[in-house]
Amino acid sequence: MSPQNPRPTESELEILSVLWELGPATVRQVHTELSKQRDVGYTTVLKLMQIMTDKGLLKRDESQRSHIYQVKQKQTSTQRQLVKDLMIRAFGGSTEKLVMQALASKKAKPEEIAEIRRMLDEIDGGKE
Amino acid sequence: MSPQNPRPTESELEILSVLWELGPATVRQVHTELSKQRDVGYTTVLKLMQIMTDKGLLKRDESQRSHIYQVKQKQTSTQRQLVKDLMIRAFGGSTEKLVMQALASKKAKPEEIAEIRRMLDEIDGGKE
DNA sequence: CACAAAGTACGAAATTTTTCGTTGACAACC
DNA sequence: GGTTGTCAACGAAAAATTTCGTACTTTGTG
Repeated sequence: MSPQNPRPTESELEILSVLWELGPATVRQVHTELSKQRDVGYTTVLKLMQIMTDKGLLKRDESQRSHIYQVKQKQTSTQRQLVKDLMIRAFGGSTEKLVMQALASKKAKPEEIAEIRRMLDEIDGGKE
Repeated sequence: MSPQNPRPTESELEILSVLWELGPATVRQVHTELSKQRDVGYTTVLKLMQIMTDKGLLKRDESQRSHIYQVKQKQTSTQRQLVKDLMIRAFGGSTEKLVMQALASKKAKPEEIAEIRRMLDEIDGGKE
């Protein structure tokens, strides 16, 4: 019921990721998926998802016996918030510096690079 | 004494940021700087910096009465690690998606955009 | 030599986050 | 209708992180 969009914790983000991948899902499904990545108990996931619902990160459809959960915020909105946050906390708010390190930290594929160029063009009209 | 480069916690990153700004500094200096941002006790900062030293995030020169602390890893290396981490945890490892949201979350200045273009050229030789 | 000022060390409380055991409800199956 | 399986709820333990009080040391000053 919280009105804010609090930054998800580490574990919460893990669950958000799974839900981004699966779409609306039951605790069972999320647990199954998460179990592929690491050892975690079913009730642990359940509890987390309940907490996230209280915090307003997820919403829950209780009409079925097994409740269906889905993320409340748009994926991009959460991602944007996280990036912005890191930008401020670790890069003094500089977009450039963050992008530089992003590009340096993992080789991007040519298509990705092209796509990024396209986006830059969109931002400043590609004019020099 | 840990050989790894563990991801800094929230508070630790706060202190790293200050040290990146100040360069090698005493606890007093860091505390003074941090106090401008939020309310925090002197011994809290001291303890944190001691812990960070144990973890290998900082190194300490004890030759003076007030010890001088400095970051042990290069700033860019830590930043790169943090970005990579976020990329994996929130963007499924996609550089492109992360960069997209970075660019979308804060308007970059034209010079910055130009600089990013330059970096892209460097990566793929600018050829298409 | 007191005494005050400024520092470090360190234990432990407080807080936040993560984990899971247990209980009770409901359903499916024989 | 008893037994078994699945689920939500919930409290509380466990772990990780943050905070700070207190004690002790060193340094400077009268």
